[in-house]
Amino acid sequence: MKTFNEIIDGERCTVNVVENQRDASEFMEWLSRQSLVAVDTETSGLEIFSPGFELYCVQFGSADTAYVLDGRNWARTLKIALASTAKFIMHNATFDMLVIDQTLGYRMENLEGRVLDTRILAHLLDPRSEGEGGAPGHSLKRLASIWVDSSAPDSQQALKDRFREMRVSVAEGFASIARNDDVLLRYAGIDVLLTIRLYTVLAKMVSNAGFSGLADFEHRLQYICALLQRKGMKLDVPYTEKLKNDLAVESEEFQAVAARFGVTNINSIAQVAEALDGFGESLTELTPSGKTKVDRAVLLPLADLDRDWNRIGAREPNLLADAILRSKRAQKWGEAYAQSFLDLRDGEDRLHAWINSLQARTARMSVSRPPLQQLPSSDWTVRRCFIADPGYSMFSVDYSQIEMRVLAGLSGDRAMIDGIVSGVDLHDYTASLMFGPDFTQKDRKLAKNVGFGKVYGGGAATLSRQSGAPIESVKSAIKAYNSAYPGISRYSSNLQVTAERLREVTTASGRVLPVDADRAYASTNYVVQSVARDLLGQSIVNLFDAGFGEYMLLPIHDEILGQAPVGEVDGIVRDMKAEMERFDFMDIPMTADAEIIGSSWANSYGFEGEINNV
DNA sequence: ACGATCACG
DNA sequence: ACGTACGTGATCGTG
Repeated sequence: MKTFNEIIDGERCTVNVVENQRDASEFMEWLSRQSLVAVDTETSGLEIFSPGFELYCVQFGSADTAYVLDGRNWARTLKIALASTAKFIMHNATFDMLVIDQTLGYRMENLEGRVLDTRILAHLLDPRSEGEGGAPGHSLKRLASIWVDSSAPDSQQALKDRFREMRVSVAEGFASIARNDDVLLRYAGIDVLLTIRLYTVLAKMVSNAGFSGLADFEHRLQYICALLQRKGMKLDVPYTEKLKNDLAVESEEFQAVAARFGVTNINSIAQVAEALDGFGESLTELTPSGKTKVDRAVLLPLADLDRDWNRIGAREPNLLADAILRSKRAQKWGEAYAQSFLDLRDGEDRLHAWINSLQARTARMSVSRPPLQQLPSSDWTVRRCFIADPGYSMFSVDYSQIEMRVLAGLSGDRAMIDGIVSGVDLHDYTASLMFGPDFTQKDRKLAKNVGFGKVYGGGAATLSRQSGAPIESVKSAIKAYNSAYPGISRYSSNLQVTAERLREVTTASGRVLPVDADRAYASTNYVVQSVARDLLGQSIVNLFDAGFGEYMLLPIHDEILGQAPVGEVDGIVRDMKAEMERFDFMDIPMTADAEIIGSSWANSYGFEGEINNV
């Protein structure tokens, strides 16, 4: 046995590296005496599903002893070890569960309900990301330095230092480091020692704070999202290749136009601002750091385009502004979407986007690599890259106006509740309360925008700027809104007062969300967004328990995207919708809209064709 | 590393 | 009385 001696929090610890059968027997004997162990993996990178991905080692640890086993030499032992232990502590369990599933062949289904994640516990205790209001964030290193040992060895930094010596990037370093490298093995062991010690501290705090129920819920949700990540979504590769090429051509064409006006780099805001100034355009808006602002909102009016890129007819379009807008959009769509889809696909042309089930301050989920929650919705061309499996149809079920319903339930505003329960269009209803029965479509739009303003905590000026409505009409609309829904105004201001006093708000789900001192106005948004997230999260768990797990593909804030066999999709979607509508929120019915999409995601964004992907 | 920009709910 | 839009992820330029 190779061993490393460590001091953690003043205590002597040992990292053992299993080298032969005798070591392995000793490890199994040690393991049989543990009721709870931390588990971690070291790998060649983050692309679990790409062909070259390799498992280097798997580590098990108690508070004072770690065992490191090579993932290739001891695969059989590792599978037995995983099967013979009741509960595991992991940090960021999604990654390790998927690694174990994909490389060791120990299926994730066998880990269900047996994993405790220190990242989840840390997020419940403080959901802010690193640096937000001085928060520690959720990385093992930072958490361990606070709760375990302020001088705890930093394994990631040690490896990064080593990679720098080797003169390779971090990614190249992980991909090329020898699997028996002492730095890798030693720090692999230290990570599990830190993880289990961190768990001991956080578990007690979570229990004392009354978050145990939330913790159970988050672990279930994490497991289900990991299953969705493992399944992934099918990419239409020929289409995506062509889209990438077409967008590159489009971007270059408009870049050439911009170059004729003297802008050689469309991404350089300094160049763009200078050139537009030379045209006599007066650019008055500034960024927070004081630079001239030349974002889309500034450029669209110069190009005589409205927010939907339609000609306004108010002026002669500035052709440079127009070229920059079009070139940037084509570049963004081509690189951040089409190209990244191609780069991230696995050997079977599937994408396994990261579903970060517990992410934002509000606990909202995020999806990354690639960012599937942020694909263009104004146009179907990017979503067309994603197709259902052969014989399947995609579908979506989304909660209608979930944030407004949450706000109505939380505030108990009688008028809004009556409007929602009556089933009429809520924005029509709001407009009629604000402007009378003869309201115009313009009034309706304003009513809708003021409602969003309430949820986001915005004022009249911002609302006017965002919606394009004149400031005076926005001001009077806000007044009318407050008269129409007095309960909402009262709820918002009470919440804000509480937030200013406590620097935090507690949601209906029992989550405690920190509120920055100078941003108490955001409290309503935090609570509404967070409760809406928990309602969709609860639905995902309910759907999974009701047997619909295999049909789900992706959560998108208020929506679940899925696929089902063409012959069964109608019934499955009907039943899933019913399951999502099965519970109320504070006596407000939760209604969902279902859509059978077809063979490509594009079909719900205006694409009419069918894809033959059998 | 950070700011600006742009994509979504 | 007034005013504060909320939350993400990816990429590029800049220093």
